[in-house]
Amino acid sequence: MSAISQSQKNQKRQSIMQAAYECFLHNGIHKTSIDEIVKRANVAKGTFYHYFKDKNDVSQQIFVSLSKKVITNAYREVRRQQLTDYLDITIAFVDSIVEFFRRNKLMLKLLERNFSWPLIESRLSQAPEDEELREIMEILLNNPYQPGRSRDEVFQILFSIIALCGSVCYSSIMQSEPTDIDHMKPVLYGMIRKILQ
Amino acid sequence: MSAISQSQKNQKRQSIMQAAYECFLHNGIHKTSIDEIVKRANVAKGTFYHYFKDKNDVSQQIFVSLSKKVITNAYREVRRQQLTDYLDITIAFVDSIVEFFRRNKLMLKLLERNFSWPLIESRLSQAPEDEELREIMEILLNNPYQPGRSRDEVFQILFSIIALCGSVCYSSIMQSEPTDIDHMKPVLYGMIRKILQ
Amino acid sequence: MSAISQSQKNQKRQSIMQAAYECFLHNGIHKTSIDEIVKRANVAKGTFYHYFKDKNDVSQQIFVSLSKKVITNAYREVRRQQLTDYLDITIAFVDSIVEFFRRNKLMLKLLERNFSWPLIESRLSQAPEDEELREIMEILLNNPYQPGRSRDEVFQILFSIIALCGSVCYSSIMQSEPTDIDHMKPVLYGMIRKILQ
Amino acid sequence: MSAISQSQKNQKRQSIMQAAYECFLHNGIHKTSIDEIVKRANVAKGTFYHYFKDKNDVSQQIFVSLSKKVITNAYREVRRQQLTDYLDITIAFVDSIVEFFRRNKLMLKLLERNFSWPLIESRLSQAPEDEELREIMEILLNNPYQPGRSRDEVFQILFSIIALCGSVCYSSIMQSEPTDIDHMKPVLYGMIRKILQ
DNA sequence: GATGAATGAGTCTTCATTCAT
DNA sequence: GATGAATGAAGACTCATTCAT
Repeated sequence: MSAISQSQKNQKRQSIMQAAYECFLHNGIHKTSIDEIVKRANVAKGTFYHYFKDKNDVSQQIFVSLSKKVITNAYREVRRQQLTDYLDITIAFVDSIVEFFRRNKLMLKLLERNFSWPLIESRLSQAPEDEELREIMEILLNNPYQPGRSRDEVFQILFSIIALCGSVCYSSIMQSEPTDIDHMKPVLYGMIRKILQ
Repeated sequence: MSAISQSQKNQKRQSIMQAAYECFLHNGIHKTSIDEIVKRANVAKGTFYHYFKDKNDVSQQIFVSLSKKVITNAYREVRRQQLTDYLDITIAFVDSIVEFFRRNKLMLKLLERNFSWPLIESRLSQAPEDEELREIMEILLNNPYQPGRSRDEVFQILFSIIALCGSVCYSSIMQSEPTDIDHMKPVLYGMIRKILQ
Repeated sequence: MSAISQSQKNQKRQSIMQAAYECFLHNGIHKTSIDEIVKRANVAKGTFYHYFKDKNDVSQQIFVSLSKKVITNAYREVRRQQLTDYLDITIAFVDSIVEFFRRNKLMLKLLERNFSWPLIESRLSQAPEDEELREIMEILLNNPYQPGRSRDEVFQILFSIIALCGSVCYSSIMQSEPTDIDHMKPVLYGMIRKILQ
Repeated sequence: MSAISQSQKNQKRQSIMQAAYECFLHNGIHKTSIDEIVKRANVAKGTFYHYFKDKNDVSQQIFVSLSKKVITNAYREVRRQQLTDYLDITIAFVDSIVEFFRRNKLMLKLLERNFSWPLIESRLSQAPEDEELREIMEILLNNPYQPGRSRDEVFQILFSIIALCGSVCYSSIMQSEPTDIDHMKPVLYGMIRKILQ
């Protein structure tokens, strides 16, 4: 089986995922029917069920795929910047996520406020990107500014920051509440710096 | 304590709201049909449409009713404690919300992470409880620890704290992630104190 | 609520049952779709589900209704004949069933060979016709020709005779196997007389 | 003992039949899909259509194969016992069928009550086992206790007895109605003896 | 106001069958 | 021969909404 036939095999699968992603963005997961997805993907309905159990199955897989993207992307951004200070690294990481959401409003719409750390963690735990994830985790969990804190405590704080970030992104980017993301960024990052110091 | 308290007139209307609330808690808003609601409320289907436009209408009204409760309840708690320090008042306010959610897990399930300030504000703007809300807002927006900040900035921070609170409550109370709410409370309040100082 | 509006209420229900019965006869239960039934009944699909859980539900109700008919009809036939001898009564009872099936080939098609006593018994146990059923049971279970047999034994024999009757009817009426019912009747009744003597 | 014994060639064909048999037993013919069959048989869907026209085709072939087994098995049992009396032979024949069904409840489930003589006869008419069948027919049709009866009449009685046997087996073995097969056997054989004498 | 029978469009899901590889 | 991806018609079931009583 050649690499070409292999990719051809998953062509339909890919087009279904892409179509589903687009439908979800336009109408929300809930208001999207299998019918719309297969019509947009130009495949038969049966083909959908050949590759996915149901609508939830596709959305989960899209979700995993997107989450991987956000985190991996953020990690690479931060590494590229060759920062040395812990606070700078963390802010850069958060900023990378914020910017990703700003550029992918529609993904934010899908995730709503539910972009939290354990989700990502559990989803990615068996993925090959794990190595990259573990690296950034190692860096983020070693806060030299708070040497007395246990690793667990630091994780809980980090978790909360990610949750804060997701929630603020959703409100400010999607609804400009309490103001737009450009004005919220300094406020958010100021809060994070205070928390971590 | 009935989840939805209101005047005694319109008994049918009340029983529909109560039934809807219970159905939403059991199966989620989405998986609840008008049929289930009217059966639980022991009214005819047509009666539902006398009082509400559609399912979304009931859920919105329940939402408003619940949000009012959380905020009003928190306000009264704080006032009862006769605290004087700004940080203590804010923490007490947040704690009151956290405790409310802990006692009303199911309401938290409904709100998910979407318990944010503007939601409450816009919903309550014409309500008679407004007076109480304005009072607590006045107190919370006058942070003596950060005299240089504009009122808008303080509101944005406060907004973020409420969002953080909602998100952490959801994760820790509903999913014990990253740990249970009892362990998260000191972490959360520590973060809030740092942010506000 | 007048008797007329009452009957009007069940008008749709009745037309669905009638349509289902006809469809089942033409194509068999299995090859009949809900769509066909509602089209024949000239009602909306939802109306079907308003009155019945699913296709099986209608078929069960038709079944019960038909079974009641067979038994009640047989009982009345026998009573009308004012017979005195046990064998004559039993044969008359069986003959009434056979004749019913002969006139209602299509019902026989539905029942296939599954026309057995306990089925009828359990189905009718709470019905008002019970009284009639109990009367004929009393007569049939008191076989003066076999005084030594226990009531259980007599019931088992009677049960077997009914089963034999159903199976032979199906073969001879529907498939003329091994010959037609007119030729099978003396053979069948001869066998039954021998069994009971 | 594999339920479907045949030559070793066409291994795929055999594994499909075996898989189909197992699926039919578990879920009934109707609720079994080609998909399930080919998955259990570990062959591709296309392979199924190489060997069989459709699901009905397999089930027919399995049916024939099973029916042959019952009859041939009964014949050999009876011959092995070297009985001389007509009644003993007939009862032994019936008993062999009953015992077969008792050991193969699942086959009984497939046949339901439809185990009657003409079915077997027509199905087997061109089979090589015919010779054995004709032998046993010859014996069973020569009832010395009823010398006056025509051959047709005797066949009709025999046919009825087989039908009675199938029906009673189904009720008592599958549903223990009116009682279990062990208690029904003497009742059944008693009835048969009376019929044939 | 209150009822609940009736509607029928909309959705999910299954499955026998085909066919290019 | 063997494969299994792809098809799409067909069927079951739901449910918001209307309306005559």
